[in-house]
Amino acid sequence: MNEFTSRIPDATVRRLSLYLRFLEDFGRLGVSSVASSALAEKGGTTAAQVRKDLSHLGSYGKRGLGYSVAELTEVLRGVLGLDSTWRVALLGAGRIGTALFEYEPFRRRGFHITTVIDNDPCKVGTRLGAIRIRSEHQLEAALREDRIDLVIVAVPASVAQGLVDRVVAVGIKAVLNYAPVQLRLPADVALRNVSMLVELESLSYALARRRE
Amino acid sequence: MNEFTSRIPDATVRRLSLYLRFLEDFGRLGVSSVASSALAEKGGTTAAQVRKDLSHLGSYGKRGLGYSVAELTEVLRGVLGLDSTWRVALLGAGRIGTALFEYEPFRRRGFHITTVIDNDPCKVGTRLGAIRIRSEHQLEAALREDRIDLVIVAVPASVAQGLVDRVVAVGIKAVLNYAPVQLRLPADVALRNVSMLVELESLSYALARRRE
DNA sequence: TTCGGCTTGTGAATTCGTTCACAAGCTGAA
DNA sequence: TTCAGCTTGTGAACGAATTCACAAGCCGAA
Repeated sequence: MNEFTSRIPDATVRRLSLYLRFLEDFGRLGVSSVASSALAEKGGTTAAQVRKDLSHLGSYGKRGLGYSVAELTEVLRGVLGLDSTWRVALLGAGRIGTALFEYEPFRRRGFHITTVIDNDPCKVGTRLGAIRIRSEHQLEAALREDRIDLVIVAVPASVAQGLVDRVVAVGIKAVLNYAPVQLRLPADVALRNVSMLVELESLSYALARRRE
Repeated sequence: MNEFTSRIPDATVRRLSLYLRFLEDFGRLGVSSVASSALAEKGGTTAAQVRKDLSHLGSYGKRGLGYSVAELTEVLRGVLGLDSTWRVALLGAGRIGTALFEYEPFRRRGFHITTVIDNDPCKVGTRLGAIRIRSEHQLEAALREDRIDLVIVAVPASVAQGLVDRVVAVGIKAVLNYAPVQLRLPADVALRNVSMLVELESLSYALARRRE
């Protein structure tokens, strides 16, 4: 099993992302090797799950010892594509867009927001950090000039699909959507939705069930 | 099958939340009945999936016709616990906290943020909208006085666990976590994590795979 | 009333993900 | 070197979620 022949299931990829965070914590603490059980404990899962997940990457553990923190950190970075930087465009400089823009961990992980688009004429031309906000009309030009890899959508639901269609037409292959709308796009474009409402409502369901 | 005897799988609950949004859209458009295939099309899933999901609620469809938009909207609201309001406390009035506070759809769905806590002395006492920001020291008192049902965590990872322990001790049973840390809490407390990093990194994985 | 065209609800089949359980292998001590 | 104590990697068993496929049922037209 290795990263070239098999695709890793989505649920596993998400956990790998967590394991990487834990490994970095361990690294900072000076720990040089961890057992699957230690990662499981941090992640709220089981040791077997951790080992199965890691087995998708190849065989990096040492029996009797565990995994080298430094080595596994490197491997995970590589597999997750975090060994280079990604150029990111932010669509929408409202409340959520701005909060995302200033979220430090993105940059630390190699996601560089180099482009910000907003259709509010009052905002166009002003700066967000060091980035000049550009108009929606310049979308295609901006994406090409800045060689964008990935787009974050943080605009109102009503305009999201229209913008994304244009983004896809330019050849972007990854979209992170914060708009509360189900985007429709070609199968070869990777899409993740972050929906605050869905999460809250599933909590609401849990609370409502308790009352019965 | 009904909502009293069987618990609905988590994946289904999340989709129900989407269906509800679609139904509200249809309602606004004046549509009075929808087929499972219409909901599937909007949600990017299959008609069979929609019917299976809805079958958890009981039998509200009419063969040959579909589902009554008004009726199903009401049923979904009830099942998801959106027929009453929930009292929500926001921990952390930083960038993300503020953006969440001002996110209109929350209020529209019956989630009322009545309490805001921050440990920055400069912020305590100032207002966010109509809410006075209270100090971390008042956490327990505030949660009780305001009869909070649900807590949103939007504080730095380093302090999140400590705060949540106190929240749980007061008897809160639902937590929505935006801090990039895996919270540990009793099994009877419902927890949802929203991690921007996990989502971005899974997109990064998708992009990295394309390059091979 | 009868028929044709749709659409639901749901067992059965399938696919996908998790957990189990254990042989294989590393390390350090004696 | 041998042995005891851990821990990995992975088939096999299990369980959960999705998809298939079709009988049952509703509606409107003739």
